[in-house]
Amino acid sequence: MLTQQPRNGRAPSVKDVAAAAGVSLGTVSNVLNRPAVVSTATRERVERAMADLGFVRNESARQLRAGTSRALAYVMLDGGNPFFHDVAEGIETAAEDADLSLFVCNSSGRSEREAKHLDRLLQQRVQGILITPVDPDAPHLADLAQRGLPFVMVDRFSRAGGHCSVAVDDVLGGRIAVEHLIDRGHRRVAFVGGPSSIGQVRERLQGARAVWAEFGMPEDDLIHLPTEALTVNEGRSAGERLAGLPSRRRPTAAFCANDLLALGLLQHAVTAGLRVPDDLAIVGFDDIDFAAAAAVPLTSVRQPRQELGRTAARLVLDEATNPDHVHEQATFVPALVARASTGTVRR
Amino acid sequence: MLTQQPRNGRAPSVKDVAAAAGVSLGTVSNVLNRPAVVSTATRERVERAMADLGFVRNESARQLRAGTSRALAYVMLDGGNPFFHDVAEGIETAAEDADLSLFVCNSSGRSEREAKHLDRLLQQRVQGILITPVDPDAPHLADLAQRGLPFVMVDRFSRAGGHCSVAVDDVLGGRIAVEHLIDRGHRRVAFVGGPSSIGQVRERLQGARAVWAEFGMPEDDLIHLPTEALTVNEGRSAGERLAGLPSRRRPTAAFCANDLLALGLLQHAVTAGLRVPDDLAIVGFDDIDFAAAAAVPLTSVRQPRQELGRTAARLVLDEATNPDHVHEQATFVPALVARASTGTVRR
DNA sequence: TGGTGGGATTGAAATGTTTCAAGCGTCGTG
DNA sequence: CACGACGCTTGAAACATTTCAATCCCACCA
Repeated sequence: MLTQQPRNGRAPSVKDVAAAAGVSLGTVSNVLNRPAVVSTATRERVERAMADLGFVRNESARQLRAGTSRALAYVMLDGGNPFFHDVAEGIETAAEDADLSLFVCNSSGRSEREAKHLDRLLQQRVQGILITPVDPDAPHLADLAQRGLPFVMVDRFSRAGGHCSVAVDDVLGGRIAVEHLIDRGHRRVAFVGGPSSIGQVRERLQGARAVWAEFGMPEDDLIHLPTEALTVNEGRSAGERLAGLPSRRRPTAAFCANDLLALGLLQHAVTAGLRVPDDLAIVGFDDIDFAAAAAVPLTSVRQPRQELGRTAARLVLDEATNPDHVHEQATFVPALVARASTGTVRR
Repeated sequence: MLTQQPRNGRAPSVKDVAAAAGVSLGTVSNVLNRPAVVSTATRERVERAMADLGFVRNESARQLRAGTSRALAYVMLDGGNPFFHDVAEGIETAAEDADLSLFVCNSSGRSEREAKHLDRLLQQRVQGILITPVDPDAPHLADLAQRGLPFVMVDRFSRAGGHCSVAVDDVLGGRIAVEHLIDRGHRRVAFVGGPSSIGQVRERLQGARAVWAEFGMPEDDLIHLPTEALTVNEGRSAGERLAGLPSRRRPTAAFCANDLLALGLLQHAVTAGLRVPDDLAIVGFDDIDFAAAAAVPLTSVRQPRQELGRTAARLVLDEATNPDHVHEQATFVPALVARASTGTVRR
């Protein structure tokens, strides 16, 4: 490691390295950035000096000179939901391939935190921003676009269209979930999810209703149980409301707007002594790892989480580097993953 | 928002603002950093110019001048485990209070990724690093210490002691878990966890064995089912091995080294038709939210996750700012949270 | 009227890196 | 021997910000 410690408070700079190696500071820079142009002897001398001094490049100075950072950022909506972690991993692999760092931020669903993060990222001069926004129409997002900073919405569609976005077809997701339940013989189904200010929730419900109608089912037999958030707790409380319904109105299956709700609902059902899927079948959405890991493995509508992230990163990089970039709304097709929670056919 | 777009490729700088407001660049800097010394009229003029131009401070230049960044970093071990996310949240609240940003990195248990992250963070000149290391004795960690960069180990104890650390008493955690099972009448118990290269696993097992011996139980009746990792999958496979034991050797309860293992084991048990807790009681460790959310809510040994994070951040900040800082090994006391998975007393 | 105090503003220096035109030697060729 | 070419190294400029000593200007006072 470092043999010499110039701990005079200040970290060693190229200048120090240059002095130690007896060369000019331009040469040190060449060793770092264009090793081919410097002679072997000099290079080795400089490299030894760097090792001895424990030299570490100062990224701010590089960045200042370069005018831009070597980083992307992802602002996620809910760090507590593993879904977003998986998306982040997809982004990170793509960022790594492009030799960029990734700053991961978490807005925790709070708009002011989101704005704060964005502000910081702007100050850092990140090359591009990926975001799953609290509110796709928030003014601070429009700001980004106006600034010309490459950014893409992840898991949300833009209505304005001044940027790229990456998401799955949520209407279709709703359709396949409910079609699966109809297939399994269910004739009274609950849709659990809310608030409807969230675009996804609306679209998944819309898909559910569409396919319900297409199969000629009575509108009233698709019951919407609204929730205040997409959390396990809310899923549990939806379970209570569901159990409170008069038995002739009580659904035999529930389609939840995401897996956290589904897990909460599952827990309530088990606690209440209901058998899943016999008394109540459950379908979730996202297919997070915990869905497969549940005591009764959850049927879920799978989103290609990592793929979503990778594509988003690809798009933001294209926008950042390609002058002919055109905005793109990448849509993925969700797929049903059938597991035990909808395992049997009702007669 | 910004009325004027100087999109000549370059973001507006203090110099541009100064020109637009008809003042010197020193004055602009004063408006930003010491608003009190500049007259109201000038200040307003400058502020308007900033708004018009859409001026955003360049953090790299600030940082270059200041010599240090305004950020902390947390390198977590496994982003897929919600435990670490909760720790990160604790850190973030503390960082926010100190008006610092937090860079969250994920080593995913891979040492080379960890090293890469650390290298980047060094280049960024972060004020301090919090880390749950893959290997507490890795040379790149010793490097950090030697560089004098404030860092603290989170959820791990250092043996070397050249730095702070924050963790719970894992031996005690193992004790209370197993004591709880003994209380509930269990006389044959499995410890599920591994690899034993992980300090935590060793210590939790050690605590388990200690209390087992103190209660005068035969050593052979505490059965170690080793796993290759602390994951749901490994928990499932441990379940299979457990089911394969001859019935007179088969434990009536399992203490898992973390909640992911416990969830996997629970899933296997339910799938295999075992009743939890009657046929098999289960205790986890960490008390992540998904433990409480399981179909059979999991009894778990709670770590104060956010508190762990907050304390770690406090310590690293102290090391960064207080010249009289002395390294501290903060220890928290784990607590048993009893839920349904150990709910009944065996006779 | 000259001087003083002080509030407001200024200009230059400094931070660490990269880039690039220019310089320096040395070697080979004519 | 002169010249050009080539390989390597150099030094200065530029990036955006902050700080601080110096300056300016005005009002007030003697």
